[in-house]
Amino acid sequence: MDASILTIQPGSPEPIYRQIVEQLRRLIAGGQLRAGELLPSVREVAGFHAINPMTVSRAYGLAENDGLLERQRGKGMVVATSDNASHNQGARLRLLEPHLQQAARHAHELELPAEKVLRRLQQLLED
Amino acid sequence: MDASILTIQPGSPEPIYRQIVEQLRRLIAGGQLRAGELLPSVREVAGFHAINPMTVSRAYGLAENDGLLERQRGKGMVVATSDNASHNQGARLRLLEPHLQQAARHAHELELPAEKVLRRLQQLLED
Amino acid sequence: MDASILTIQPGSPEPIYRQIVEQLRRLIAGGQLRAGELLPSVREVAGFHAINPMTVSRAYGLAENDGLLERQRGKGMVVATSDNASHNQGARLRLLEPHLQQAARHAHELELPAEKVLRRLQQLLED
Amino acid sequence: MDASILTIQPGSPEPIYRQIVEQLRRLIAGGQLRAGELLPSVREVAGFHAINPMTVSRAYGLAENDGLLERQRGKGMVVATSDNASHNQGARLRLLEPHLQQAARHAHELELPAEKVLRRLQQLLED
DNA sequence: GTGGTCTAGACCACG
DNA sequence: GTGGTCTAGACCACA
Repeated sequence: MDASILTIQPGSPEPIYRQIVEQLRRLIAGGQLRAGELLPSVREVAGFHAINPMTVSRAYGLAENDGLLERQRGKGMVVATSDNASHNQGARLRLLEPHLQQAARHAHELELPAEKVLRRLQQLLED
Repeated sequence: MDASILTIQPGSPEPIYRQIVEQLRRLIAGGQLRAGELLPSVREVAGFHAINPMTVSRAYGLAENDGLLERQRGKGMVVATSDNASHNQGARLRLLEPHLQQAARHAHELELPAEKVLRRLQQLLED
Repeated sequence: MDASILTIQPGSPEPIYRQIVEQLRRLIAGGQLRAGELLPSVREVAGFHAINPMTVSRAYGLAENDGLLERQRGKGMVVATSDNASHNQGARLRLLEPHLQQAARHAHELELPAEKVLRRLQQLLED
Repeated sequence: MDASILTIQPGSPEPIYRQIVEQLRRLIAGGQLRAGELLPSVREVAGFHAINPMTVSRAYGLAENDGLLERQRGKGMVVATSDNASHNQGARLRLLEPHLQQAARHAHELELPAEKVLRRLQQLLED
């Protein structure tokens, strides 16, 4: 597994370690990372994205705490065998829900017509 | 103007002062707060939402720095006379853009079909 | 609240940050730390026990993740309002269970008579 | 001697090699493994418990260093001829002491009555 | 090789 | 004042 599966935005207000955890959560739920799959090592990720290994290590540790990853001693971290429940579309949509709610609230405050907002999101989704 | 125009989410990772500033920016751009309109006092807002007055004061100060509000001696803060440019639909859509981009990226990581995402956002926008 | 509520054993194989988390869990379950109580600050604990502030911070963060503590912005960490379920004697005994099981297994491997083991534990409990 | 004398808990925070060494120490002190007795081979233990042979080998090496085992060329590892001192009850109780102390400390933090703790340990010892 | 822990110290965010 | 994040680097534990 390549360190390039992860995307890091260094300038974001969201801390790097949490970007990693949440991204892993989504990639696993979405099936792009499958149970048992070996993740890139802490050092690989840190080197590839030019961040501190401890930051990656912290993310991996939290993801393990959350049941997303499992430590395989001497080998590295692998994707945990998750309950199938977290893979169905409803569960995945629920992970997106807060963002959609926020977008809707903001659109309302901006008095933007629903049609415009939806069209723009559609464009972005088509990439 | 009533302190209830503002919605505060105390548990959010987004700091309270920024919730206020960004919400003011959107309400002004969207026309729900008009130039010259008097804002609720720091004490009113703080009391109503049970938050620290200093937090509200800081938000108002930053909003003033951003040219969103103006201090009127003896009266309080009023909505500044803004250039018309910030009211047009393109500008307003641009304020929403980052959230839409983030939602699109997450939807992609979750392997969610565009159609489902758009339908859910449409529901939320219809409230 | 004094930094002396926490006991740290620097030489233990159990990492310091986990010693803190688990100790907090027990002190809260046992009622020695009550809901809403303010914990000693990261810097206080670190200074008192001569350990690195980040180690304490890490423990506090994990305890927050576990729902043991809550961050009160600008004030510090307070004991979370826990469900009463975790305070009853059964739940508390369950937190001790793994240690008792391990002790029993070891006593068995050592072929020690139950009576001797129980008498020694009784002595230790009477302190 | 069968590989089933050893109990391994792969998920435990205690490293596997140390589980083995300490368990050997107790089984020998308790007399369940007697001087001269042949231990199961590294391969047998590793195969039976599905762990890495190197881990078993390391454990055997450390146990040899500690004077618990002796390497007999062409045969394998046998239980060393130990001084009688390590077999007396006081010495065996001393091996259990740290666990009992820890249990007592935790019980105290949990504000559990001594009587309940002792009764539970008694139950577990009766297995 | 893998991840884990801890330190020392800088800097930021928040109230 | 509070906690949070990140870095740089040392050292350990494990397979």
